[in-house]
Amino acid sequence: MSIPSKSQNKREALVRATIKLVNNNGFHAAPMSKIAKMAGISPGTIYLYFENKQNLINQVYVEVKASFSDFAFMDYEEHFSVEKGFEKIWKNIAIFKLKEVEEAMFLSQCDNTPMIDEASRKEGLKHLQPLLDLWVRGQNEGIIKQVSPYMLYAFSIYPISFLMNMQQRDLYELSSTHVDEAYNMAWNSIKI
Amino acid sequence: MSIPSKSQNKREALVRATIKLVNNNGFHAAPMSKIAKMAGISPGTIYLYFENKQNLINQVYVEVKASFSDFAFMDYEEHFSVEKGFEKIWKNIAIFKLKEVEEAMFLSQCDNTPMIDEASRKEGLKHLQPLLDLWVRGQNEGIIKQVSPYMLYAFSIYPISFLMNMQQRDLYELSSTHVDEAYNMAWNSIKI
DNA sequence: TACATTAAAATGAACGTTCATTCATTTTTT
DNA sequence: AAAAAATGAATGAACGTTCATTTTAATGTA
Repeated sequence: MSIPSKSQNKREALVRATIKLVNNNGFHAAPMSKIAKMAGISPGTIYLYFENKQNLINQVYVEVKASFSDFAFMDYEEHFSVEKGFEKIWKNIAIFKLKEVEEAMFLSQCDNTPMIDEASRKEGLKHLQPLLDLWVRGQNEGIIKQVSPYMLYAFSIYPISFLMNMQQRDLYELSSTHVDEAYNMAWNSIKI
Repeated sequence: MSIPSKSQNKREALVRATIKLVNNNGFHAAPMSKIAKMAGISPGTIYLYFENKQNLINQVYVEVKASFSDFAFMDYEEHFSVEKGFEKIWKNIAIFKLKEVEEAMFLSQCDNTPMIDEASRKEGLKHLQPLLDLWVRGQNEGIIKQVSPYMLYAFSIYPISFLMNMQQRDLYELSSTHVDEAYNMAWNSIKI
């Protein structure tokens, strides 16, 4: 187990502060001075770790997306059956979106805003490949509908984001029963 | 047919300019001066129509949401069967999101950002009532799954937003065949 | 060990710019 | 000639970013 360097701590504090401030106030109301204050460092220090504000946001986006993907494929193995594999990934994503609310909300905001470079977006998308592979396998086995992966994603994964948003606005309470309900709807919408 | 007053024209021009600029650059890069220039009026004039920037954004949001809802229920009548009624509403929404891209993108950005007041959000949600009523009717008739309307929305309507986003980023081309495919998946996910 | 020297990291006041908003004045409409 | 609508330069606050200076860590010396 390695002791993180002070620099790592500062960078991490910056990333956390950025996520929190952008979540609460939006990009336009997350000034560098506030980010620095929340991270417990001086404004000037930000520029030792990031080129500028745009670069800070992009990097935070890519890192959060990576941590999301890591979570999504936790305990998933490619030799799983298509159905079991999908269930594992889907539920991982659901847990992430409902438990790691800060990170998930940040992603949802970034994914719907022009504030992220197209390059960083592409970068963030790469890690989802295993899910696409699983779907192709399912299609070859005649288990998964013969439609574009965008369609499969739209109807099975993307809905989780909506439920998270509603839960976050206290409009809807997602019990574990509801999560199972939602999983069944997701699987039902992509299986043949 | 009434001739719109000049004031109406100016207000409309402001609304259009706000939508376009927020879409292209995000809220943080849509300064009042640019909005005014794009609308062809002077910066000071904005304040004859809107209290301040926050108020401008909120009002534009509520108006676009209203225009979205009007579109959604176009040619829909409450005496339709549940299935026909849902198809009409769903396809209206799909047409809106794929054709009125500017407005749809603006909504998608607003719905995922803290830049909109909770009050304006509530206001914007009100107009969707007929769809909720239709779902309740469908549930009473044993046609629609006995789950929360949030769940039904998440799995049948919300996916359209994702497809619009992908289409907008030139990652996915939604032909009319794909729209029918998507409709079938939507109906399939909420029907019993 | 204790001190000296150098290098690296961090600071925060200062800078130039941009922004939302105002209001004395001008233009347009009644 | 009065009222209403529109203007746009001016204002002050806030922002992102810089850099001369200070603080902290690392290395060398005896």
